[in-house]
Amino acid sequence: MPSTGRPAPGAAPALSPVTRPSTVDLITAELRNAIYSGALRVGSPIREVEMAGQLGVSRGPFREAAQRLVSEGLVVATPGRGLSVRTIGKDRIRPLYAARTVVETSAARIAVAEAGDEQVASVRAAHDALVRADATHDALQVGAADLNVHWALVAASGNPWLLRWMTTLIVEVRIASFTVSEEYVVRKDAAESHAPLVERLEARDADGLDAAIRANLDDAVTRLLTPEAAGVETLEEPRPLPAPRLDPIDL
Amino acid sequence: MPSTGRPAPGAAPALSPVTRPSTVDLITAELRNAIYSGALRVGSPIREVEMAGQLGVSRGPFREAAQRLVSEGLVVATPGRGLSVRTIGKDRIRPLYAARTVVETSAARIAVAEAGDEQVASVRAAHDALVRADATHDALQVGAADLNVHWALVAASGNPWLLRWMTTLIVEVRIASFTVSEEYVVRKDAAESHAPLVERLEARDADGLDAAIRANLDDAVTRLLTPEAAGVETLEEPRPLPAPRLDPIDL
DNA sequence: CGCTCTAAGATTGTAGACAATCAGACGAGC
DNA sequence: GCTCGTCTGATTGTCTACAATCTTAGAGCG
Repeated sequence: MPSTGRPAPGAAPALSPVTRPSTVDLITAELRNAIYSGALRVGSPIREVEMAGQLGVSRGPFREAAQRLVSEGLVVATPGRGLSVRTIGKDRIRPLYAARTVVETSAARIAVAEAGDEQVASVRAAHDALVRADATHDALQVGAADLNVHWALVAASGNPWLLRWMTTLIVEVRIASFTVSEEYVVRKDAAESHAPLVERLEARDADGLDAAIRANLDDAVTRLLTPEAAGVETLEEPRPLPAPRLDPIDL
Repeated sequence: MPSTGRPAPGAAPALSPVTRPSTVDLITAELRNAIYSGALRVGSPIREVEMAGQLGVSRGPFREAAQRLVSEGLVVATPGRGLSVRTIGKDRIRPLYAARTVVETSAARIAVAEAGDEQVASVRAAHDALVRADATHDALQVGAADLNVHWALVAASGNPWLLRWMTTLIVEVRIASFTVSEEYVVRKDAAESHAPLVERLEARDADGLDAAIRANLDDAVTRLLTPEAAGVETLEEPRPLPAPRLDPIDL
């Protein structure tokens, strides 16, 4: 996963205004990561008194951060009953992946047409990381590196809107997999099955890349909806245990 | 514009949980509408003490609502300096419309394949409203009805993600037009130029609809970036004056 | 006149308090 | 044994106060 604190690429030639992240920024990132990693369980209530205490912040900025995630669709706010981590059940998998396919294939076409060598190289680097993660046989690490390849591909489009949507989609995909299964499942041959994505980008083959992305995402849908029919070897791991507590934020 | 309080379509056959909108929901909608309508000027600071007072709410929920809009990209939060309405300058028009094209053309293809008669009829109804708005020769009304046709088309896809993105994109498109121009400009023949969208949806002509959307959005980009080269008759209106104050929310 | 510094007022960010609401447990009645 | 009502504790939602920071205006100096 692109860490949520990913720095802006490149160094500005001139001095830039210094903006340090606000407390709300930090809490938002912490909560988003906790949801992504499974430390905050899908569907679980977010007890703001307890959790703000754990993070070492007061309830005000905690609530503000939570509202950001409500807008992102990662957290659900029910008046009078508080906050909970969203769930994305089986009935929403196809629309989720349809939307994801829209973003990724469109970004890929833009990237093929417009991405510079540096951006293409960052997709290759993300795939190299996936190769290394494959060697660990750790499903969560593989899954994260896998998603990072997809993210880097969308980032290579240079379109801020597509990248913003993809950043949220990646967490939503995690939420979906944690919702529909007690196990976290990835392909055993993740690096190999993702190689066409990088190769076709490098070859500037838009149609080939489009088809490779669709095949990859169709396969993911099948694995999520009908695991027994997926027909590939997989790595499985029990869904991560929720963290007993979140750590205080270093303000 | 689809009003921000648009009810969920259809009636659930079973009893649904009753959820009344929270204060934060209401403030969010109010601010979003104020930005959309120009009552809150692009780039202007959002003075939370003053504005919460105007809306008749306290600063806490006001700040929470603002954070939702920060996540939507409509409001910018700068630590220590507070909130401001976003601007989208000329350099962002092409990426914005590229993203909008992605959403609309993809949603259109899904709608052609999957939309029921009722959804297609709602796009026709939105176009009928555009015909009526055309007769007013009021640029803002025409523009709103125009955007509503596009929104209805994406809604016809039935994909919640695409619709969520489109709902924000519509406000962002407004922000962009208010940023780059002192005037609000729409085509004089808006209804006529949008007719192909409805007709091709009704005819289930995916390629034709895709091409019509692209032509329509390309034209909008040209009108935004190089108004003198647009080559069509337009309606212009001075950008709406910011409202001196927002009205209290009826809680 | 222009620039710098300081002070005052405005605003933001957060903490804590209080009222309203929700959830769960227990007891009474059928 | 089951259902309903009541009570208590937990939690949410909002408000207010205070500290920190920012902005602006005015005064002084070169």
